[in-house]
Amino acid sequence: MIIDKVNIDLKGTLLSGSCFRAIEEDDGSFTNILSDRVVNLKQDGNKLIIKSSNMNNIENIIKEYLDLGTDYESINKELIKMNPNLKSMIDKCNGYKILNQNSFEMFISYIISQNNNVKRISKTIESISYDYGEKILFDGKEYYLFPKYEVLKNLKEEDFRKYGVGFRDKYLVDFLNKYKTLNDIDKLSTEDALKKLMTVKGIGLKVASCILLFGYKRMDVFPIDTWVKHYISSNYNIKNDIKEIEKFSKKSFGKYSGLVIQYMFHVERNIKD
DNA sequence: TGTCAGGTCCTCA
DNA sequence: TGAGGACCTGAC
Repeated sequence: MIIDKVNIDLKGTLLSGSCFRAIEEDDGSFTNILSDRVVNLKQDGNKLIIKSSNMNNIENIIKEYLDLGTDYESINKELIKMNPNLKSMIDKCNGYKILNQNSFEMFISYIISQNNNVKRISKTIESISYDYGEKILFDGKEYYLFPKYEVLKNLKEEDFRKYGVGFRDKYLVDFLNKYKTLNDIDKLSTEDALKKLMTVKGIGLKVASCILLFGYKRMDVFPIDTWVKHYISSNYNIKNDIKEIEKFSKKSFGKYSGLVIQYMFHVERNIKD
């Protein structure tokens, strides 16, 4: 299956750090585990070559996952018009997309992410999926889907500890206890959604913003982490203070702040000058 | 062997 | 109300 005429930086997008389960293969393709299937994506110029354990409705699923329906070129133009000094950074992010990922998986992944490193986050998610997720055979190998809420809801703190989540064990249990009360997040304003998410123990502003950006397609959030803090404080004349940086990005980048911040993260972490 | 990691919570002025 | 320390654990 091929999707044609696509402007995407597949590698940059999948290895951007928002997706903890993409595997880079020797042939340059990427194998990734979505909520109900395993996919292998290969970029050849402006073509995407797709293989999957389940080809049913695959074109729509990949277009949604890679956010191919959003007109990033227009958004980028608008951003540059508002902030001409963003041009050189945005030019470095041509084809970079915000992935639309499973929201339940984003909750668990980003709760685990606090004060943690990407390697260990990925390892923990893989181990939990191995024990509680559905096994999928694809291309002669075994993969494990991210477990469903109905399976994880019965786990206790000590169960999570086995996977090296450390002090985050109680946060995961608190989230699972409250998950059903969070089913209206989609309908709330971004501000109210953030407030509601932060009623869960272990979810602060950064984690809540990531969940909304990657799990609920909200671009008007401020997932400011150490990388972005570093980028903004070294490229702009802004105090290295989370409140100051949030005020600045809200004023400068408006409804696309989440996207700009991801661009900054991408440039700061993955593209060294 | 020690430090640090894509934060958050809690305590104490 | 805000500053600063504590927190699991494994990769480097």
